[in-house]
Amino acid sequence: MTISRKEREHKRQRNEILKVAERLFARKSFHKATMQEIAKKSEFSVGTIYNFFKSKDHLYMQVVWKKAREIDRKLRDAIAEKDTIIEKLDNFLRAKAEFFQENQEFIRLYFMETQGVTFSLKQALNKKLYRLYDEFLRHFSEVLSQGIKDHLFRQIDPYYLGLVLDGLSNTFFIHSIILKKDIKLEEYIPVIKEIFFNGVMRKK
Amino acid sequence: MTISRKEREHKRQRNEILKVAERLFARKSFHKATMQEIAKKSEFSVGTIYNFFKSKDHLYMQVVWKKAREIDRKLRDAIAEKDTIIEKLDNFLRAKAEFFQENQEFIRLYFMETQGVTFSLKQALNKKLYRLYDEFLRHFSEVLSQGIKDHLFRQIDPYYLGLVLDGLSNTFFIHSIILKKDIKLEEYIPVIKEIFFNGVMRKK
Amino acid sequence: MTISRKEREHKRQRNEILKVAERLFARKSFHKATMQEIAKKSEFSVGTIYNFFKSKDHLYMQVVWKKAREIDRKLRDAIAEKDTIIEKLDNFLRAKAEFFQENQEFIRLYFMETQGVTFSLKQALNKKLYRLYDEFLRHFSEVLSQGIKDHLFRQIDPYYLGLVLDGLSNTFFIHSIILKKDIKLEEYIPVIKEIFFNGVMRKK
Amino acid sequence: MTISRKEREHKRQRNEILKVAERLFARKSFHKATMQEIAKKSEFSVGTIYNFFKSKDHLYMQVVWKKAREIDRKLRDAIAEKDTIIEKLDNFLRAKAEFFQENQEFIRLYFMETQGVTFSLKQALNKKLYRLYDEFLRHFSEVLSQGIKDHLFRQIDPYYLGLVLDGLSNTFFIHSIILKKDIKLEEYIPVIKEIFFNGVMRKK
DNA sequence: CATGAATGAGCGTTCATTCAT
DNA sequence: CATGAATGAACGCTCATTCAT
Repeated sequence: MTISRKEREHKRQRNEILKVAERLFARKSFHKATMQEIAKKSEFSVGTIYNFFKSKDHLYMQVVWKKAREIDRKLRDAIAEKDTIIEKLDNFLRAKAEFFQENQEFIRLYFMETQGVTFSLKQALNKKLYRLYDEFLRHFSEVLSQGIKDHLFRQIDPYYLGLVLDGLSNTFFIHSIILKKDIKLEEYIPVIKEIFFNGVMRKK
Repeated sequence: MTISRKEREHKRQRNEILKVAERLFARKSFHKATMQEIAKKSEFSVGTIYNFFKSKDHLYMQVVWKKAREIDRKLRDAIAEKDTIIEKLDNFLRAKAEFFQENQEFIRLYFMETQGVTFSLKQALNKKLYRLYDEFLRHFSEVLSQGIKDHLFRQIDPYYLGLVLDGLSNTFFIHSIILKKDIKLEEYIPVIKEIFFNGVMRKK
Repeated sequence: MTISRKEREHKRQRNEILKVAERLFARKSFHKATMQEIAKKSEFSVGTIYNFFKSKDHLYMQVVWKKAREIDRKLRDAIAEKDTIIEKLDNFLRAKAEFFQENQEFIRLYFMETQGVTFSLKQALNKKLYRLYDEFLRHFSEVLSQGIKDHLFRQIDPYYLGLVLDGLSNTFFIHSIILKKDIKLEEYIPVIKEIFFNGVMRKK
Repeated sequence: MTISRKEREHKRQRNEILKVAERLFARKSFHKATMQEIAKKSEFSVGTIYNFFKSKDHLYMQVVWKKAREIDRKLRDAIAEKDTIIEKLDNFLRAKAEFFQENQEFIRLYFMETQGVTFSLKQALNKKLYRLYDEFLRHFSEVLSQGIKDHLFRQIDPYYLGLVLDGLSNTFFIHSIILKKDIKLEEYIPVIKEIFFNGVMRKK
């Protein structure tokens, strides 16, 4: 129990550092954020941060990894929460838009500023991230398979279906973020859904 | 004529530097690539590089700007080359796949751990690049408008049609690059087209 | 108390750096003295020096400022120490000669190829230093005013009296330093005093 | 004759470079003025400047040396021009004030900015300059000796008389320049003369 | 364990000087 | 001789990391 309290405290501190680091990386980019500043802003000493994370690169990785698991969790929950395919997809889009909306700074960091982390570490992170993403897509495709079985969707590799819906939504949401506008859910989601479901061809 | 020879030589050298810088930035990231190394690898002195580009940042920007204009040119040409909408879109996808294929290192630099971010959108933080991309999309949407007028496509904002096709193709191509596979044109392009044109819904 | 020890240590180190910097600036000139060399000679790392002084320019300024306050203090004390005007001026000249004697390297740095430039005037480009010098002259002129009130001196702007005595002594002391001779107090001071008090005209 | 024309042309160009260099050194300090800029402003190529002066240090030396000879000439002429001692001294002060007035930028350079020239070169320059100055003082002291012989001045080493008058005038003129005021001849010269001639003591 | 002063490798950049044309 | 592009040594400075306290 004492250990458990210690552990809880340890985790709390670790998260505090990650939170500050995320904000600083996002605002100033990986290279312009210094360990000194992260230390000062998080009210720990540099040495203490090095007890939690063995290098600046590792700290960065953990920031990204934490966010990646967060969105993974959110999207899986969004899908699980609903019963019908259509509702699941709706909820997926809503949850994703919400995450992008709330994490604009991070998204910008993640998509734009990964320059500067040691290459091999980045690859390791990528592999891990890629595996997480791939697993999500596999999970997603199982859900979508059901749509095929139900004769809702046409015979298309369900992995691709997931990739497409994810890619389409990224396209619109990131477009928003770059324009520094709020994500207009009510405008984008119907377009995404319409195109995803019906394509662009005119039905004869 | 003498001036012209000088100018040509100047341009050749500038391109040589850009080529080396692109490779090093892509392989080692912006911050880990040093001016000294770029100088050594391009067989110029540091001072000479500073005669061509006034800072490391400017060199980086020029690397990106050159690539951006290159793909912009390629895609516009691909669209112009053909007569019918369908052929234009086919050609657009082919040209884009080709560019991604030939510039995997460069693409990886920008999309590293990102799935499906529009190439030029990523650059858009830089206004100049964003303008280029936006202009391309506007040009693209004019072409696509024709498809709407011709009753080929349904009534959808043609700017969105462009965004969607661009985003969809990015999704697949980058997915390939991250998997370090060759882009399987014959596999991806039909899927992209099918989904783009017909959506995923089963026709009743 | 602990803080006090820390602070004392801090001050000691700061002074050590200033001492080394002064010597190197004087011997090699500002631009030829490098931070690396100052670091090596003072047995600190470059980084540590930058913890004490935020740039090479600031370090230089502090070197000069320290010396300026030192001579200001010495001269004021020399004046305060004695009671009569004549003794005050005597003591002023003695203290100044002493300072120039002990700081030949430093003085040479500033007066190198200049004859007779008022020490503090030279610094005056820097407003802070000029203010210090001006305040000293004002203080000096108050003392000298007394000599006028006492009918010891003629009616001459006492600020000018101070300027003149300072300038005259600089002229002789720097002349010595440039000749790399010791300042011959016993030879110069009587001349300075005689000329200052009586001028050069023969009394009729 | 052809050689002579060539030589004249050569001298003219050399002076042109010296003029530009003087201005730039004075305005930007020795280290901030670049050979490139001196070349551009003087409308010669860098290479050509190196044909005239073998290094930046040498160019600087020549700038100073030229000015030194100029004031030496002016002061000697000012003294020679008049017949009586008093008029000679008057004229000396007037000429010197004029030179300081017209060369404020240079004076500032010379008295403040000699930091940065290679030490040994500076010493060589100093020796040469010192010799010039010493010779001037010897010449001056011969003139002043006459004043002693004529029972105008008291028995004071005439070399010191020269040193004092020069030092006194420097003190006032440089004080003006640092205050960035015009030299107030009508105010300063009477003070200098009065103090020089009569000292500060009240005659009983 | 926590601290944060100290470290110093390594960066971007400048500019006096050279030398092929 | 004149030119000015090319050179590269050397600088000031930063900041991730270490380690004595």
